[in-house]
Amino acid sequence: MKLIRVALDLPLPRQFDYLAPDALESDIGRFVRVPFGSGTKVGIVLALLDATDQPVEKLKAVQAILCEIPTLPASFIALCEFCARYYQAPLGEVLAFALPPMLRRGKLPRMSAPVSGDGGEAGVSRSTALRLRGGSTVLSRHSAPAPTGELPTLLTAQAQAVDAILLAKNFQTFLLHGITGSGKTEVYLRAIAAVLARGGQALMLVPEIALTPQLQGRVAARFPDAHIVAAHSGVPDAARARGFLEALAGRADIVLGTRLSIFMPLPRLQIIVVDEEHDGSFKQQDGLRYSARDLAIWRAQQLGIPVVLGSATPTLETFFHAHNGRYTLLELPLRAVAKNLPAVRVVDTRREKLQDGLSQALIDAMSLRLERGEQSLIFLNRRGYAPVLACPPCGWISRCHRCAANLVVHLADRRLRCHHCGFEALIPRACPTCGNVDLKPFGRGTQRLETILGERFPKARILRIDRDSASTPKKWQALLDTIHAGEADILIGTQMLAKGHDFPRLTMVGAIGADAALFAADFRAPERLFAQLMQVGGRSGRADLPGEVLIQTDYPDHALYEALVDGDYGRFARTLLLEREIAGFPPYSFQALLRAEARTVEDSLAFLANARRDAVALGISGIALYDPVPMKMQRLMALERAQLLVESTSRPALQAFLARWMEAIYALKKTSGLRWHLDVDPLEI
DNA sequence: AGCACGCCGACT
DNA sequence: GTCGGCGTGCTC
Repeated sequence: MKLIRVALDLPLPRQFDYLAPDALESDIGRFVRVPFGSGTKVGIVLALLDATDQPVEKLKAVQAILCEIPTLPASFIALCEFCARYYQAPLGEVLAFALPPMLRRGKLPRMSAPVSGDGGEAGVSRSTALRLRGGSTVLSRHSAPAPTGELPTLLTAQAQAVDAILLAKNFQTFLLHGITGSGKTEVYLRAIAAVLARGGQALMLVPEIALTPQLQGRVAARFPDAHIVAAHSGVPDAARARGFLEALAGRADIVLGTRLSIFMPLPRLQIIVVDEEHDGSFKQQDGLRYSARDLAIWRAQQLGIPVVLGSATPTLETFFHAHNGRYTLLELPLRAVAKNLPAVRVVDTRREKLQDGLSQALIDAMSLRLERGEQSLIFLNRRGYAPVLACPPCGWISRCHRCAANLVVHLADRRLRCHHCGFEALIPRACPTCGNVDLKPFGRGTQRLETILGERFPKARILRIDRDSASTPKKWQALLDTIHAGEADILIGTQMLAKGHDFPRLTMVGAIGADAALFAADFRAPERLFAQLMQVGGRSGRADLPGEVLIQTDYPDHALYEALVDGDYGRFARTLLLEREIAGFPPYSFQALLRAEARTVEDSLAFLANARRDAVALGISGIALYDPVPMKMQRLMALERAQLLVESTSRPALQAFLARWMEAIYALKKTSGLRWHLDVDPLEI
């Protein structure tokens, strides 16, 4: 009896076996169409078997092996298997996620040229009865694309970094630590150039879709003869499938993309770059909760190739390994760019009566830029007019009825909005509780700041950049054009503005409302705040125009601000590491979160309590199990959420425990409407 | 996740 | 008398 084991896109932690009388060893990695339930599904062949634990009469026969679609290489399946195992996700789901949607459905895009890597006969499906098989096609290697034109001269530290990366003869993880403008990208490009010259392929991961086009332009300009494939969720279906097949066939030289692209099959991959490795977007926050950065390191290890993590403010996990010798630290020192570094100052807001939330120092700094015809940027990470509308006499406040959140006042379109679920309502004329007509917006968001600054600087051209004003790529581009044309004097922006944009005439960045993140319950909040302030501060000042950063705070002596003023992330990171060590937090421990949501918080907590009981029954030596607790944001979209934290100082111990625990959790009875998921290495707890 | 089968309310 | 609500249960 000849059987194949097939991975199907189902939320079930198991595979399905089918009769396949003429299946061959070489069919492993092929797409198959199989009968499933009352319908049919496309899956991936994982193995050939001659026995199964299923009753034989339950087995159905494979409908067709889809030979027109290239076979997935073992390394691709191995990466998905690791991802499934590590994140406790069903393998079929991981495979489906890693594949472009078109291929997932068993369809090929129209190609400009044949891409088959190994023997598929284009356009021909083989039924299990009818066998058609093409011969092996040897791909012609691309000649190395040579960079053209003048290359920028490398600084010593850059040259040393490039040399170190290129000397790596095996798996090695590098942390390229350097601030904005220290030349990290040039180091990546040199390393990639060398890899291409050797006939290798390069994979470069970047955080955001918004950043990809401009970086893509720079990469394309540097490697005019290279075939560069972009891979992110914004790429249309067919193009995504084509990019995947080109990468798989070895015809792509460089893949540049977001976290998704870590799954791209690259037969001659010789280097992986993870730019801005600290960025939270490398960890998917829903569905398959994987970390592309961590998978990049695993993949590099499997292939025995270097992986370069770049950041000005690396995660504490990365910082830790870079200082304990596990990773190789490559520093791009400050002095290389010191003449352009903005001067960072904190403004003590405790001893001053603020004027609409603004200190005199900040107002003066803006006035000075206006006089000089330079730009200012006020960073306020809170969109809308005011975070809440309240009725002072009776105590009513605008709350979302689906979420544990306040409705934000958006005065521009006279609406209240929930920033969590999207609920909208017109601003009430009178208090819904007591009828009072004098409702007051409390606090300040970007819209209100825009009004305030408009009154204070009536001649200034003020531009607000947040998700509301830059809601479409077109509007976003129009705003950027206005800024670059020098047609704005004061910019007001949320974190949208912090990343990757150079504004030539911007010489002052003011940050207000930053303290909120200082004492957030999440232990990673300070490291994120530092990264954000460093990034937004880096927008100010160019070679010829010195920049200044002013941070308003009630805690001017906080270690975070002191380190920021000194531009010394390392010192701050060491302080945080010490705190983490004492608290037993990552990187000194490994965590997983079991989360549940249901119509009532009791249902969620009860499910977690049952899961906890089963965990205890399994034996939990070396594992710390916390109590189920409601989440900080307890209600979201009318669902009541709770979570249970699991921790261990040993990653293998945690992994082994999770694998056994998941079986018990799948077997648990769930009350109606209950949904759950496990988040391994959660970013927010 | 789908998609079945399975027992209780308002309609041609 | 049926159409249909979505509550469990299975899918090789």
